[in-house]
Amino acid sequence: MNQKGEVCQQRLMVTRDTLEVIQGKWRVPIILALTFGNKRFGEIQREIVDISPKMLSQELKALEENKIITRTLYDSMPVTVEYSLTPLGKSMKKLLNEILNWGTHFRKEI
Amino acid sequence: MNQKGEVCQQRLMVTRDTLEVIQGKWRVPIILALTFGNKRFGEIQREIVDISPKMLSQELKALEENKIITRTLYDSMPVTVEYSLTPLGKSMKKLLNEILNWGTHFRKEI
DNA sequence: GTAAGTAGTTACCTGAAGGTAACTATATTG
DNA sequence: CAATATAGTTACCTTCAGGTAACTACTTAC
Repeated sequence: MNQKGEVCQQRLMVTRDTLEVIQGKWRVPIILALTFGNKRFGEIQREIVDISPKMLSQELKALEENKIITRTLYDSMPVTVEYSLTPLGKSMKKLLNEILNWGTHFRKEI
Repeated sequence: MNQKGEVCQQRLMVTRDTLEVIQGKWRVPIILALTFGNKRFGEIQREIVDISPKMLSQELKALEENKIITRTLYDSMPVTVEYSLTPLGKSMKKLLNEILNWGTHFRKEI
């Protein structure tokens, strides 16, 4: 395999890394919700109206495992849990902006 | 629902539009392959080594329906088919770059 | 003591995404 | 006339993402 081929394989792997993180119906919406400030479980659920608690819980766990968000438990009464973006999560801002930008452009063209 | 809520719903819809286009295992790789110039069916298949003809055919059709690529048939012997990016497809360049950028960043952090 | 708000979990089900292998059709080459 | 190259198609199968509905556990308010 020539040099160009290797570069292509590199690119394929890197794009797959990104896509694995943002893949699925709910991850980008969740990350987007947290770019406007830390939020509690119920707040996210109210903002993303048609997500079920099961999916929200599941996707929050996945994002936490990927070091995109942090879960903080507050020992208040009743117990509250706050989710926030890590620096890695915040580093997705430009990517999210491009997703929004292109989506807007796409709407206009179609 | 307040103004902020409406803006959020707007954002959700727009991100979904983008994600629907790039969703799946193969679309970004295919688009990426075509950013380096027009290519024939077999050329793409050789570049994206583990894609099957079924998946390539299916995803090319989907991308054509979304006006991201164009299919051109050349009546040479044997018949050849060339795929190329439309202006809309070319407009994804910044988005693709951010996918690559963030993927690279993610690799370093993890 | 029952309703409502906190943050989830569990079991079950369905449809779509993706994989495999074989096949089609046309033309050129040896 | 068999092999190879063009560009796909078809039938079948498996896995998993995502949906639904009900349930848990704790606390406060009425």
